[in-house]
Amino acid sequence: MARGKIQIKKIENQTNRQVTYSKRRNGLFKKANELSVLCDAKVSIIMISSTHKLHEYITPTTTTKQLFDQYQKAVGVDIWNSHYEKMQEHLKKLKDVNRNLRREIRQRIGESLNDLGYEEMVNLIEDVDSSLSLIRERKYKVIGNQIETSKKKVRNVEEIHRNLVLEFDARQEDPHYGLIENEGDYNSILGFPNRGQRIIALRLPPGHLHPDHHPSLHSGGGGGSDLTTFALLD
Amino acid sequence: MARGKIQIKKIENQTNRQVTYSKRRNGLFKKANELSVLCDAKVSIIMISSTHKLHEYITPTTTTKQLFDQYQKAVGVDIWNSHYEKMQEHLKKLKDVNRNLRREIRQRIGESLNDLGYEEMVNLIEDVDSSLSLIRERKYKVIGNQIETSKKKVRNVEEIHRNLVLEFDARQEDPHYGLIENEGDYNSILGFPNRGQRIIALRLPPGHLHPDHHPSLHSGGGGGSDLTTFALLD
DNA sequence: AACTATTTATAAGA
DNA sequence: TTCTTATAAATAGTT
Repeated sequence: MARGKIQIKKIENQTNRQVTYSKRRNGLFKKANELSVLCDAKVSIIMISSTHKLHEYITPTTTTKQLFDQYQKAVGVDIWNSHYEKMQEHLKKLKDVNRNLRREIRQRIGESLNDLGYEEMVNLIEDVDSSLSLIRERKYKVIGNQIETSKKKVRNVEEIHRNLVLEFDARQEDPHYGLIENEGDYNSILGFPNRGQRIIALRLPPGHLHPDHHPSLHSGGGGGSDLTTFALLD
Repeated sequence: MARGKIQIKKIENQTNRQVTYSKRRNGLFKKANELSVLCDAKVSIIMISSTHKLHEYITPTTTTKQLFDQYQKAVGVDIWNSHYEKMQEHLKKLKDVNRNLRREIRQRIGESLNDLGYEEMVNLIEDVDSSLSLIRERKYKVIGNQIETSKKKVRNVEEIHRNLVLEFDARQEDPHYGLIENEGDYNSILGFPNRGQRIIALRLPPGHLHPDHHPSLHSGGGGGSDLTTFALLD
């Protein structure tokens, strides 16, 4: 365009090409900016040179990302689809699995039985029934464990009680029996660190400590209420 | 740039702006293309006019997507991220739902009961138990329906049988009774189209047609085996 | 959409 | 790279 016309074809001279790239890039960006301002348009230019350098122009009032989002909306999603394909597949699979799980549950809770044949229904009943047995078994095991634990606690408390009675008797015979340094601290004798809670527990009337007694397992209260009765132990 | 210099500021005249946009857009795209060819560069231009029309130029040897991928790599900003984000969120939610569903099923079939408290277990048992009742109820209903259907079929067959007997008796008295054109075609008398299957069914010994008898509903065979016994009816 | 006077861009040289 | 400048190209205003 100056000092002689040129053919529009690749400039073979590397340096020359580089220079022209630089000059024309500036020209292009300038024009783009003018267009932006004059016509109130949004323009994004991205260029990568033959030496793989990247340059971009973007209308000052927007961002490349914004503009590209708009481009995407206008042109359609197909362009990025390849990016999403795997994800979409995964999504679809998950949805399928989900639907099946839901169906299974629905059938197990007695809904959506219409699409079940008689045989399938019989199988489902067998299935749910055996599941119920399993859970019941489990419940009994849990109850058993809780009773076991409670019994242990009771035995422990009884042991403590017995020791205290012995201690008390011994004291009545010899008021100085067993008293080394910590007068009156029965807990230390029993190997327990001294904590108020334990003393209170020891003052419970004997009836509460009977081996056959254990807290109601069916009590609807908050978790662990049966354990607080035996705060003495871990 | 011709017939007078202009200020680079928004053209207020709507028509004028539109015209300038069109002219300069062409100019920009032409320059971009020249740059592409001369310098062996890749160029992408996206523009959105003030009237929200979109135009783009892309170097012929590439695609907008390719160029944007390169841009993304170079700039480090993941333009696609925002698009993935929603999907990923969705995916995560689905996975969560899925996990919960699986857990529910596992508990309902008696697995994974360790993380259930006693109360929860009692509730689960109640739940599964009532579900089981529901399904059983449903089963009985289905059985009832099947019995009902079977009875109807039996009654139908008995009716046919009775008619045949009457027919037979009438024939014995008057060999030409009821015979119009189709000699020996009892089915047509009964209003049935003539199909071999029906005749075979009629030949079953009376015992098989007794009202109290119905096919075993607990037979383990393929579906509908109880129906084939009564192929006579729909 | 065409024209054209004028401005702007830029190729080649420094 | 930047500056210079002759010249090509773009385009504002007009038709």
